[in-house]
Amino acid sequence: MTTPKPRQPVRGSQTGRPIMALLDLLGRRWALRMIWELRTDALTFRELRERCDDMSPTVLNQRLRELRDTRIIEMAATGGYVLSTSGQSLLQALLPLLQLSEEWGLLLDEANSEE
Amino acid sequence: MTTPKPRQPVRGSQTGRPIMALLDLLGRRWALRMIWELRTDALTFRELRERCDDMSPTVLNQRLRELRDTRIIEMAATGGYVLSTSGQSLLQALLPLLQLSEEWGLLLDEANSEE
DNA sequence: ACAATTGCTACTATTTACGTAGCATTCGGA
DNA sequence: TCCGAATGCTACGTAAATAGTAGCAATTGT
Repeated sequence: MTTPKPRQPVRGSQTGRPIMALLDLLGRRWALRMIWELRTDALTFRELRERCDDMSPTVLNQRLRELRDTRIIEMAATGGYVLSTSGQSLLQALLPLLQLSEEWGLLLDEANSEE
Repeated sequence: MTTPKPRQPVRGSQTGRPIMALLDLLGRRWALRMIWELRTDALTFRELRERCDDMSPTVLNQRLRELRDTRIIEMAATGGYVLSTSGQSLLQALLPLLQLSEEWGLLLDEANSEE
């Protein structure tokens, strides 16, 4: 599977619009979760794998390659993977999701108790 | 594949934390894109399918079920699928991604021209 | 009544992800 | 300097998710 990048057609869109590349990139299994787990610390390959519920190393490596190719993550000088500057911006853009997920959880609880 | 919901273990996480359910839900193929395409108008099954690059109706239907189960989308009284109130909140939370994707695109252009 | 459109399912093929095992390299002591 | 442990990562067979084409039953419009 090729790494989705801006200015290029990606899975599901031929336009080359950056948002489409980003949605393809983030829509792949574990991608969002990996960014999430890297939000605080640098993590080694194996640490990251553990935090992501012992995900398959095959996929981990593939996602790492994609996220490095697109400069979302990078290797820290001190070892381990970290969010790059872009990755941190991306994380910031995703932070509202945390708040929202809590509200969404409450809403679904209500909905279920009415059924 | 079962619909990921808060308070329940989901693919890749046993904790039941809402954010994990949300990441699982949004990490499935086409989910983000569908929300994106529904950001303005109500779309019928077939319209939505066309906008999502003629995605497979099998998967479209599965995603629709998941997103309805979790109250992200709903059927409009006038016909067609629309974002629910929760879905609109979710969209709001995702909007920064549009801005960010453009900057990210520029950054990658630079990076590539240096290689 | 009829043609077109709708939402959706059946079915098979292909792609993607999983999971275990293990290899080569680096690191940290003794 | 030697050894054991940890690291990043690949191989490979299996399982699961997605794609793609076809088409059916129900609704809509004429």
